[in-house]
Amino acid sequence: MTEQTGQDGRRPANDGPKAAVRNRAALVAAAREIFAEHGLEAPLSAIARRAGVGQGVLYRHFPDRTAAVAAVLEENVGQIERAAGTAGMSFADVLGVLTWHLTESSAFIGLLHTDRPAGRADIRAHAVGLSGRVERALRRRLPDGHRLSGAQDLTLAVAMVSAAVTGPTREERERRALAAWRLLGVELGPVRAFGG
Amino acid sequence: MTEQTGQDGRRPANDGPKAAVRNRAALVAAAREIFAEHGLEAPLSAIARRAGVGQGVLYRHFPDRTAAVAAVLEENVGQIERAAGTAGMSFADVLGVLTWHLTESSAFIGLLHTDRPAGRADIRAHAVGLSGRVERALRRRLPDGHRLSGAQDLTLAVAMVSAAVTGPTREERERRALAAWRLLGVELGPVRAFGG
Amino acid sequence: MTEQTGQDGRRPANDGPKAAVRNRAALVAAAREIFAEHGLEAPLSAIARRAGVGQGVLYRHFPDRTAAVAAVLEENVGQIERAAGTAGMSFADVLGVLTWHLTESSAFIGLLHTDRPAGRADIRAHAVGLSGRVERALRRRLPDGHRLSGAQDLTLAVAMVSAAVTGPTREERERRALAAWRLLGVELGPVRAFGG
Amino acid sequence: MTEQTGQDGRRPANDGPKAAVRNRAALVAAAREIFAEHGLEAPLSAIARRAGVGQGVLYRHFPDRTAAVAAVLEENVGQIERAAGTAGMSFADVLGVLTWHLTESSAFIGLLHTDRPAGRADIRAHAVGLSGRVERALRRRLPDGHRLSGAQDLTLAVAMVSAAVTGPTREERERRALAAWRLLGVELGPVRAFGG
DNA sequence: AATGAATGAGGATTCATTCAT
DNA sequence: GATGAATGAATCCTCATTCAT
Repeated sequence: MTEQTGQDGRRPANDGPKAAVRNRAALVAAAREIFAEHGLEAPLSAIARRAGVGQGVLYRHFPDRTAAVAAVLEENVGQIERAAGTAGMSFADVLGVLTWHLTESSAFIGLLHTDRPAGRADIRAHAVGLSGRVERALRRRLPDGHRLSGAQDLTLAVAMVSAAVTGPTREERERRALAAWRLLGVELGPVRAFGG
Repeated sequence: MTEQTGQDGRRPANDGPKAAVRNRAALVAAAREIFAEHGLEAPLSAIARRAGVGQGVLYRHFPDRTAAVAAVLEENVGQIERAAGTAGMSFADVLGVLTWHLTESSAFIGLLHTDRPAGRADIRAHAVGLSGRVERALRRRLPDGHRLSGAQDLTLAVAMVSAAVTGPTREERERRALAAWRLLGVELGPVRAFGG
Repeated sequence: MTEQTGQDGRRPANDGPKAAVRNRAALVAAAREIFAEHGLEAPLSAIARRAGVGQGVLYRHFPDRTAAVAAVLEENVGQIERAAGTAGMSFADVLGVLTWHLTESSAFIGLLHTDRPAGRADIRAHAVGLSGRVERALRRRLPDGHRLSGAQDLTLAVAMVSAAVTGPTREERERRALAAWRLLGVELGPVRAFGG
Repeated sequence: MTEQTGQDGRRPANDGPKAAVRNRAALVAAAREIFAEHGLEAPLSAIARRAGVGQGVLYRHFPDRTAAVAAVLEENVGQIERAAGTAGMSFADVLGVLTWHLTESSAFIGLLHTDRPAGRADIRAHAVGLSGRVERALRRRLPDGHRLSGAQDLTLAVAMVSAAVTGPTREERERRALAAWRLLGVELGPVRAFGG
């Protein structure tokens, strides 16, 4: 049992419940950065530190690593789904949004590397679900008879491109992503984020 | 896997240099299995245990994780180079050897995922070199004017296929590899190991 | 992954395998003391510290708390069993040995408080087994027709006495143990340890 | 358990002092359950949660763990005292009330295990006082010349019985309590709660 | 007077690496 | 040359306690 007390009685400001929303946002942003920089196995404490909060806050918002990863990916997948649901978006445009996320976050890339033997089963399970959502979003805009129309081809293609998206800078990663889609015979729309 | 642990309490005979060779082979084999099963971040102690040797032996042969990883990958790359150097091997045949390694070992897959932000810098550096050797081996057999003739296209294609090679069983992984090459417009030779 | 290195390169003496036996003994002794002083929920790190070894050594010898507790209790129960198996020991004598352990170690007292709602299930399971061994050892020397002959009476009586054995000093605890046995109508032999 | 959590998002009405009384009762009831289920070391947050109040309320009413424990035990001891003070109650009847509490709450059992080396000193101190009150209540009804008339015998006997009261169900615990009193040569009155 | 978020120390556990034998 | 025990830093996670709202 712990029974600790601050050694000097002083304690950082407690901004009350208002801070909860701010903290959650800070944690997701920090998680995105940390996962991008150090991979999905990065110490969770690093996320709390970067977000400027205590360890406990991290655990309050995300009971385990999976939850933190899920929160980050949820945002990405949500954007793609919204893009696919927006009038006037072509297949190429949606791919552009997807590609933007690929180039922006290695955590998102990891998502497509599902059922790799190593890795946490719970994260993989989550990823399978997200991967399915991405696939369905893309298929909504896929022209009939496209060369990626086959049952698994769409998911496969995304996974393949994701592997191509490496490199130290965003620019390099985007360049490779374009090259990869080209090898698959796909012409991309503008590579950009979508919505908030 | 060797059986040199004393079957009674006595410490195993010190077989001298002979044992060293045997141990190294056992360690590489064990490392290949462990890395394949649990990823490149698996505990090194697991490798020593599976090889049936003490921890110290592991460190004698491989001063750090990078060295162990390198030893495993060296064998894979070596096979591909030998295949490419063998008379009568077509581009498709060499790709078949490469693909065999992709489907057999997730560690080898990791090799192609170089310069990902996350991951150990030393391993990545090594991997870049190996990746280059794979690229050169393939290019020796690449027909002029092939659609993958572009400067980076070959390496890119291999990386892309590697991402497709997931799945719980060898069969599933091979199936996906074939599908991935097909999406790239490449017809494969037989998928098989080459030499010893 | 850890990758730590001593910050000054210096590292305490490594006495080699010889130390393993010594360390295990030190750990069991330390565990006995710590458990006696602070209860079965005491920090395991305290045990390692008192034994003068690193945390890792503790975990090498005892993979979890249960194992550490079991090692301590095993010694106590073993002594009682040996006493019961020794020619010339009366029931009262064996009870004397049992009582010695009760007065010596509150951890041993805890053993008899099995299936309390709170508490670790694994420790309780172990304790049930040990409790049975104590019961069988006592019964070997129990005269026919003794007032504790009933099926559960022996175990019950031991548990009851164990609860009486409280107090800040050994002397006080022994005094109460004697009083408790007297309330149960049992006359004790000498209270003493038995063997090593 | 109370239901004062707002059923919509709004914060619960501030009922003023009225709520304070209700909350205190809910907290004591929750504490009794939690302590019974998970022992005296259970997380305090579990008590607040079960009571349906915030953590802060818990600390307003009980500044520390000891206070919460004390509040629970106070009720138990109070009942026994009231039973002992009620006309027409025999010694056996009072023992029946005591035994009811023993079988109902492992926290109450802990009370009798005073001055065990382990455990929080402050809780033990409190328990000593409560234990004395139980002893005095019993002694009021103790017939002259009873076999438990000795100075410490009464307290000792209660402690001894408390240790016997284990088992997964109330029925089992009551069965063992009866057996324990029988070993002490005491015939019990009805086992039941007394008053509110 | 209540809520419940935040802090942060403490305890459990895992491994990379060293080194006496 | 091999063994395998020991070290100890790092990470995960839990809770007691405070306090803005």
